[in-house]
Amino acid sequence: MGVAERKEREKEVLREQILAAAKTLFLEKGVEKTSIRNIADLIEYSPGSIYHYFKDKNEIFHALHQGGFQQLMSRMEVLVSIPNPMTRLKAMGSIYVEFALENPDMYDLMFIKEAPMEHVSSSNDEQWKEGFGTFNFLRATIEECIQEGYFQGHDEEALSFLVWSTVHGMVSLQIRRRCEVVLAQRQGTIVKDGLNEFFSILDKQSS
Amino acid sequence: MGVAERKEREKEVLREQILAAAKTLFLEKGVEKTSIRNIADLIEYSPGSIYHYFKDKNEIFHALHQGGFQQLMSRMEVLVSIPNPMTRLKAMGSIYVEFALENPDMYDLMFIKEAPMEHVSSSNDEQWKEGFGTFNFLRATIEECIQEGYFQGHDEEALSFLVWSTVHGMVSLQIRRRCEVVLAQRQGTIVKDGLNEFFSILDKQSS
DNA sequence: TCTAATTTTTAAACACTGTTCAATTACATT
DNA sequence: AATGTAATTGAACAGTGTTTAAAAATTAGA
Repeated sequence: MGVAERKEREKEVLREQILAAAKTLFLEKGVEKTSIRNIADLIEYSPGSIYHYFKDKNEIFHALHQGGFQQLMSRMEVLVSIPNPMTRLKAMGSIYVEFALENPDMYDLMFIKEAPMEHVSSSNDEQWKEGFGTFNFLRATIEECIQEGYFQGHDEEALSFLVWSTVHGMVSLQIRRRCEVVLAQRQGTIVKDGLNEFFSILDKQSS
Repeated sequence: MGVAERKEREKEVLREQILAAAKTLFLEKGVEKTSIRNIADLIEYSPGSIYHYFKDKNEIFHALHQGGFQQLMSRMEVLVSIPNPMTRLKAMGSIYVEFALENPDMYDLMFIKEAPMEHVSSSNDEQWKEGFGTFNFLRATIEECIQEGYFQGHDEEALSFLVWSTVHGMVSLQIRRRCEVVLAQRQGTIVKDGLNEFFSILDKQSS
């Protein structure tokens, strides 16, 4: 009897519907300003129903959070074809910034928003394979750079954190609109310009 | 008749009380989770009263926001005694990171939290003297660095943004706890280690 | 096929939230 | 002391996340 399986599948469909509606609204109005009732309205179910598919609003947030990492990770896949680690590192930076600026709200969700991270550290490690994996890919690339003579005397782990921080810093200042007051005139290009300055500094790290 | 003056002064006192209570609660539970009723309870006034001193919750946020910039700015004052611009730039980074890690919630309020920035760009520019001033101090320092032969071929403005982004990136990843999953073992030192890697890279920028 | 058990869905309720506003209270001036 | 003004209040409004008892729909067994 495939009844249980079919019901399971139907349940999954509604779960996905909730997730899709939540994503639409989260990206449109922000997590905080999206209510369970808003989500329920969009999928034409009662607010209470949602609590049969997700423990609470945070669980919805986390499900989307995870999806974001998968997206970013898949964008990174093209990098494996770049043999030179320094070229790869810079391409990685470009992809990261591109992803962030094209999906600012998803990026916000993933790296900026205040989120109950205690759930994270205690829960299933597999959930974090993606986030963990992306950072480890950066570490591996930088490790390769060091082996090829770049970044002499640097600590691979701390340097990886620094590189991540640099791109994260630029896009998060942009996304949370901290450049507007201080860099009004070149608002549109400042992140790309900053990234190029970064590349220029990286290029000097061989000697 | 100093009556009007006294009343003005008394009004100011209550305004400060509201601000102090709001700061306590904002830093304790976060802006979002602090209600007007919470603030009113703490100062033993009715919720409605607060709306005679502040237009809305955002105006309270902004008042504190401004105070934070003054704090940071005053910490930066010791830097004027450092003649070498590169030494000064690094000291600036240290002070910035120190301020952020010692006052994570205030830093969050100033540079990370989602805040209605439209109020900002339209409102009195004087309010932003501090934030603007701090960034301009960074720009002036980097300008000096360039004049002394560092950062050859770099654009002063974009480079300033990059430097700001780098320190902001590190502290904001730490404050919003994005290091925990990925850098669990050296949680406590990673920002300082990252900053040192940054300094080490800056030192290579003279040639 | 009819009934019993189970799952899914709902609407109402609870305790909150930011904000507004008419009514009350407190107070300074005439 | 009466008047006018400013400060304060508490109730009300429309919204929030979440819980829960009841209703509806669906499945399984006889």
